[in-house]
Amino acid sequence: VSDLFTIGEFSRSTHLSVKALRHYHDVGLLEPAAVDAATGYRAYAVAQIPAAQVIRRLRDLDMPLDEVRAVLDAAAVGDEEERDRLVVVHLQRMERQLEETQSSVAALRSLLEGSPPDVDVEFRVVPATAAVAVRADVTWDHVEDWLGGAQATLHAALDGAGVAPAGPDSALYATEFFEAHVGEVTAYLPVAGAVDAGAGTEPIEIPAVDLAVTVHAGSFDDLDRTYAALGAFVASRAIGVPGPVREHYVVAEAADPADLRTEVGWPIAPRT
Amino acid sequence: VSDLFTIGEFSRSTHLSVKALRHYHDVGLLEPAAVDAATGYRAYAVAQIPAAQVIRRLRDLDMPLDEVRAVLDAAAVGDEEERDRLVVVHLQRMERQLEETQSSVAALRSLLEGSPPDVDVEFRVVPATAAVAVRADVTWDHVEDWLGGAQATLHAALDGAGVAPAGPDSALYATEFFEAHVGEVTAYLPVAGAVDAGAGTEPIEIPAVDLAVTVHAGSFDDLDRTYAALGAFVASRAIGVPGPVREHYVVAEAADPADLRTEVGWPIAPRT
DNA sequence: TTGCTCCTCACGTCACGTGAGGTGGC
DNA sequence: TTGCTCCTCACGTCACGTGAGGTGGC
Repeated sequence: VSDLFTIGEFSRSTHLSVKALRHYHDVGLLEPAAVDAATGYRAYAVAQIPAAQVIRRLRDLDMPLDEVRAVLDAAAVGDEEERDRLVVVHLQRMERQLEETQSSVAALRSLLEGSPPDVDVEFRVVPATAAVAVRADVTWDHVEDWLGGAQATLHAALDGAGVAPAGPDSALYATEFFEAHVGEVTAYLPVAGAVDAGAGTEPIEIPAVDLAVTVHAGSFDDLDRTYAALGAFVASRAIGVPGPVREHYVVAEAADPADLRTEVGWPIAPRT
Repeated sequence: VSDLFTIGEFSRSTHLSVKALRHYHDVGLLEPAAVDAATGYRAYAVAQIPAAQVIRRLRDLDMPLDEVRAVLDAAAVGDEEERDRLVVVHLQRMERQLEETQSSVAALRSLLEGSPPDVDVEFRVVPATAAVAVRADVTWDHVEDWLGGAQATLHAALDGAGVAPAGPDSALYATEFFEAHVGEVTAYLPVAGAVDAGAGTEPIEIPAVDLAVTVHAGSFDDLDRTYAALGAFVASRAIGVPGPVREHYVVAEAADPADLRTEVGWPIAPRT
């Protein structure tokens, strides 16, 4: 009466494929209880079944192997709190993905059904502005989170300095951010004069530019349609110049998302 | 006034990365309107924006590029019905994945919280049985669908032949099915004598075996726990023999999934 | 002795991302 | 002339799956 399985028996017992088991061995996620030195045959123990089952369920939930390893490690040292925390964090991530999926479905539907919105484009000559800013290299998938945090930081810093913002929440997006889906983003709040608010912020001057500006009405989910219209406008007139795109979050909170207003400003050559 | 974009402008206008646009060119999903013969520079047209937006949304929904291509092709020839059908099929697939995710979460929870169920294992000497069967090489992800169809086929065929089944819906799963996640599955219904029911079915004899049998109570979602217990039982006694695992769907429909009963039979050596 | 199970490479998959190294246009 | 944008390889990523070719155990 031994408690060892061949890899095939262990596969049938855990519903993990043999190839997957060998892979988990290779990467050190689930090491067989014994490996025959002569033949290389793997032997698994009954005691390894729970770990295998957890791995299978977490992989069903698309948790990366590195995180699965962290979960097993926490469980192995009896740290149930950490184990549960890691699982919950992953489930929350899935929850958010589900929300994004739902807004993608809605956006797809309006793409397939509706006609493109026509947009009014305004030319605007923008002077240099003093501002307090937070900036970082940000990836596409993390902008929303990052921007929320940066805006909170900016407001808290200005509050602390006793200064009122001289304009709406705004941000600059380097072209690289759109083209490589990772690049510099600058969240800023305009201020009346030079202010050093400290606390992770920096005083900067937002340079003067000429912009083609459109107001996007509604949720950020279909901001892409406004970008498309604005980009087409600029490209067709061949007036684009290098430089970051600006967004001004003119109406950033509303009970009905349809009431949100975002100005998108695309840098263009000065009109002569 | 041209309507052409550089790849960078098109990227900013559509929110597709430059790398992704080049990839879509390589695989023929979205060919630039023009490519400069001398420099290789790609030029995109305003008219390509809608296609790019659809691609982006479908990719957000994890639709494979081949299917995205099919959607665009249908749209290009004005076949809105086919286009919508492809989209709907994909959304239904996502819906099902969501359901599976939810049952994985539930299964994970009970894994992490509960103690493993202890199971009663029964030794059973099973004589050879006549049956009508449907069999095929089936992949792991498609078993449930396949089995449902096969069972419907079998019942319809027996009905047509005016024969009553002599036992519950059952199936044989080749070891390969578990170990490689693709392999032969045989759905069958026992019958009293040799019956040729035709209609895609075949008369077969299910061979005699000795089995270790456990009754799984509840949904199929955590059938893996019963497999684990049974596999451990067989492995610890070293009585396993090669051969397919059997499942008998004793109670296959119930208002409350907790009332479902599935026998799992694992081939073992005859007891002497 | 014959299959069956197991083994180790080596390479493929999918949809891009990551550099490296180099050229054209304003 | 200087950067900036664009180009093409070639390789990496992630979690395995797909063979090929070969060996051990009953």
